[in-house]
Amino acid sequence: MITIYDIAKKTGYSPTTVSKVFNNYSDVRARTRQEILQAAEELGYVPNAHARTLTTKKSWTIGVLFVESSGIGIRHPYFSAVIESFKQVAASKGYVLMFISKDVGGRRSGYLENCKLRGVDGVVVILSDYDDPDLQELFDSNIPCVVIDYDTTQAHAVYSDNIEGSYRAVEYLHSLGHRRIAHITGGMNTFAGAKRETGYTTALKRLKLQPQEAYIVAGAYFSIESGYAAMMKLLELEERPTAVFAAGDHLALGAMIAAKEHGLSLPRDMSIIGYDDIDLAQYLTPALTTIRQDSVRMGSRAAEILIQSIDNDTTSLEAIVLPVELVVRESCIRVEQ
Amino acid sequence: MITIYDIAKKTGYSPTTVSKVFNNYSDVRARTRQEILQAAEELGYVPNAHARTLTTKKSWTIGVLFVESSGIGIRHPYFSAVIESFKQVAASKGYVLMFISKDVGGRRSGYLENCKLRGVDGVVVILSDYDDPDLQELFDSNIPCVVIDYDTTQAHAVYSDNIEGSYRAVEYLHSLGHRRIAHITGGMNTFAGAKRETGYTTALKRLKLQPQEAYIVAGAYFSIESGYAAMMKLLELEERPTAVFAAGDHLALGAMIAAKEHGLSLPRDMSIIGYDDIDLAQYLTPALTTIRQDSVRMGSRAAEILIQSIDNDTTSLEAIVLPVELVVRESCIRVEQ
DNA sequence: ATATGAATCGAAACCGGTTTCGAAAAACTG
DNA sequence: CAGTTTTTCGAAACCGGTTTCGATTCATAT
Repeated sequence: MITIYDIAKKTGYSPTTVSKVFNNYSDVRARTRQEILQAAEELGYVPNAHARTLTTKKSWTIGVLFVESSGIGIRHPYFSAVIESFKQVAASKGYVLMFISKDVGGRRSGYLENCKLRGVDGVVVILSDYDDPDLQELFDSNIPCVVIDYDTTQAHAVYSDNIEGSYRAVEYLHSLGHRRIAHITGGMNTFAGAKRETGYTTALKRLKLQPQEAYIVAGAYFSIESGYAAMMKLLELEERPTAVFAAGDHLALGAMIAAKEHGLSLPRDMSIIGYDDIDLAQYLTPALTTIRQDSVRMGSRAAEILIQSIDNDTTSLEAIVLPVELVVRESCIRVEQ
Repeated sequence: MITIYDIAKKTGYSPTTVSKVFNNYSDVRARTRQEILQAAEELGYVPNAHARTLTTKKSWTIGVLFVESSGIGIRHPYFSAVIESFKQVAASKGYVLMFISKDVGGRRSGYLENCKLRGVDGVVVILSDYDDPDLQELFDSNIPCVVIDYDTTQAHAVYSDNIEGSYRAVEYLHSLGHRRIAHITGGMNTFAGAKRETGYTTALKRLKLQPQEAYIVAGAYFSIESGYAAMMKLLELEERPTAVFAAGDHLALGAMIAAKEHGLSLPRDMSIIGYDDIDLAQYLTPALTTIRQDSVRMGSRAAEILIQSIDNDTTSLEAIVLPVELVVRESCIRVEQ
């Protein structure tokens, strides 16, 4: 491994001066700089990030926290899209992403401990169980955090306008003549799930529809399976809904499968609207009408906020609400009143 | 930040002894160990990975290389599943995953440089452009590498039995009575794409089917769009194939959409078989018959090999071929001869 | 009591950088 | 040309650990 000492030896300058060259200090002569740069080039010098971090206390590393309990992790298409765009702006600003696990090396450790251990400059939290005490511990520390899809006063937050999105979904179904509109939730233990349910109920209120307890059925973790199970329950109802608003595209997909298995023809026999607009939504049969969340924007905004917070060490927490968009495809149709 | 020096001061022992405790040296008395451990606990000591790495030359970090040119990155469902399982065994053995980008901080740098910079202990390469000179440079270095879905003599390799899988797919279609079997490739610049095409042609040969040039149409990057375009070409043929073997589920999906748009009823008018068995395959209409690759196994085996190679510094390169499996669903049906 | 060996501990060097501050050299001033 | 200012450079301390090797202490054997 080539070090600045090797360069110093080769050029005759001191390690100090070599270091200064790479840190753009002004007190080194142009010619000296050239010599050192050239020597570095010839020797194939690559700086040692660990050594640098040791003194500067800055690792140029951002920790990524995925939920681990459900085992979905990076696999959920929506969140992997967010991470991908997060990664791109982080990389452009010189930061690298590192997955932070809870228990590494078989030892029970917790997020904060691992973040401190690896010396990350900041953390992005995605799709997590926000009641997790390990997460609380992290928020209580002074490591800058940004959470995605969650509204908290303990960290920067980037989330889409879940209530508005849900309202749009329900209103759209209403405008198509639907009056018996059910909701498959994402599970109340998730922020987005709770918000979307709130959006659903307020929409019913505003549209003067009578809320029915049986029309709200809980999914879990936005999974296909739970969407399937939820729809099954709805299909057993004597007064079946004519439309279903699912809190996630995967839930909607599960619901569609259940409906088809039950012999329904979609969208004729039931309208279904999702939430997220994952890549596959447009390719389902029928193509899924849904509320689009801008995953790219969400990732990039989150990265920008976090990095800004790291750089400036600002204390004020930001909460960014991203607009959502109704994407009309084929899974919802007008119904006679 | 609490350091071993703080612990040394508090307990009265030297930093050396404190360090020894955490490294399980045998030359420290049980009572001393207890005192130091307790002091560490009380002070909330967390070791500094960077400092440790600086001396030990081991970072407990594994770099992850995704292709960046296509911009798919982590978003491809198959590969994100592989990474997720890779991550889990890596974490269990004490390693952490870090994304390695090519150009970080706007500076053009290359993989090897970034790997050296961050001092990763090993690298896993996924879905990459294997002609990339930057990748070559990495392979030529002495950093342990494992590549996924590629067969090379320059690194450890884990890939599924693409030729056998393709053979099974074609043979299955043949067994259903199909004789005009087309193939949508994954693009010849990918290893899996090339292998599967080879598998297809050898299958034709073995089954004594006449290969037709028009029946092989190139997709690209296993994308839905290119599957769509490829199918469109096939549909224009005067002697239309009765079955299509697509080199990836996304390609198959694109093909299905094209077929439907063209007014075909699936699977009646055309049988389609995919490759990968992504989560969604079973939820498509018709449910996609496909060749399953065991993504979980692939990720975990890759992690095991790589970590073993890091630990033992073995020189012999391993190539692991994982078996594949035909998953029969609804997208292929028997056809009259 | 003395010699011997084992157990326990710490001084010091080192890993590869950064940064402060003072010194020397060069350039400028009158 | 002496005095002053500005450039340019390097010595040394430091970041938080690890590891070697010698010193000290203790127990054991003679």
